[in-house]
Amino acid sequence: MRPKQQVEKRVADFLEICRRQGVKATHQRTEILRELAGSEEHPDAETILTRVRQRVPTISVDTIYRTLRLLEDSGVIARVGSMRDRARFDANTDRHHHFVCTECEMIGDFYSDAMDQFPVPQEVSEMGSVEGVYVELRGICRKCKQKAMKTEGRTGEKP
Amino acid sequence: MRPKQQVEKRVADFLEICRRQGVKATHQRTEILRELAGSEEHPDAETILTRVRQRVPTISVDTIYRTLRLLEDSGVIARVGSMRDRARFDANTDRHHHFVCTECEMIGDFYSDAMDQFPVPQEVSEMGSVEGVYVELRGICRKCKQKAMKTEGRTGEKP
DNA sequence: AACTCCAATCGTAATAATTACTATTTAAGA
DNA sequence: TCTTAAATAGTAATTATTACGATTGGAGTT
Repeated sequence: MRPKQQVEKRVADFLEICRRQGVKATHQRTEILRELAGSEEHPDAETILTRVRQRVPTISVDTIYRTLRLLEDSGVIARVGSMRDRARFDANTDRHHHFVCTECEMIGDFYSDAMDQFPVPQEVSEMGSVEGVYVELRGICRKCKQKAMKTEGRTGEKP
Repeated sequence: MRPKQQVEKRVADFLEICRRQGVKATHQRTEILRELAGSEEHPDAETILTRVRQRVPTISVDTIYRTLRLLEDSGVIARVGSMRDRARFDANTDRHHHFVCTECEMIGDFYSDAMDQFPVPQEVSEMGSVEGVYVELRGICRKCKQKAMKTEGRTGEKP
């Protein structure tokens, strides 16, 4: 859970963007962003739906997906966790990267100036202009590693 | 198109892996890999299906997807192009990274020792053990940039 | 070469995430 | 308060991917 103050700051920023862009600042949109901004676990659309429903019981699937696209297009949230069957979302707008556990799909944020300021190879400049970098470190998280060890220890165990 | 020699080398490597792993080296598998290894454009499953069908007309959707998973699990190919509606594949096994055009979805390979040898931040070591790095530079490719300029030039053009 | 066996394939059906549609509701400006 | 176009709810449609059951064929053996 992120600090409430930070969450509300992000919600307020979004309301400002709505005004500027001439889109409506609805209850649903606000609650979806509030939910996402308060979470550190990069939830998927279904998870967000379930949680927001506790506060806005009639909210629909369509609204969730439409809003997530809107927020993404406005640069308020980002899509993370590549190559999976479902999209995961992130309301952390500070420049950062991700660690992804290939076992349990846990996603963690981390910061690295070195990765941010990476010089673009000439090879790439010739392909086009670079506007963003997406870095994902993949591996096994601590929890899964521990679980794996326990399971190994049980080899040959009695039934 | 990649050089034929290189393609056949990769196919031969795969046949060797099949023997070692005790899986059958079928005509379908060979042709799917041959198609992918010969391409530089990181095709999706449907594109591969269409192309392989010209040589193996009865090949099924199931076989395409099953084989792509098999090849991926064997480390012969990789899944690239994150956050899209469909998976894209790459038979280039040399260590490399990707440039992705957010406009037309073109994907290009590039090489960078610096990115390969990137030091893992301590923050991440505490989350788990890193086994791989996925880097994607995102931007607009030359072709799309030119197209955008032309379109801009037409502003106010007569009907 | 013929035989055998089980993995692999084909054709199609099922699944699951995401997007689209339409009647109804609501934010926000007059 | 009144008005209006944008947004929502509920549901249907779409699309990529996976699963299933009957049939085929790779590869080892005789």
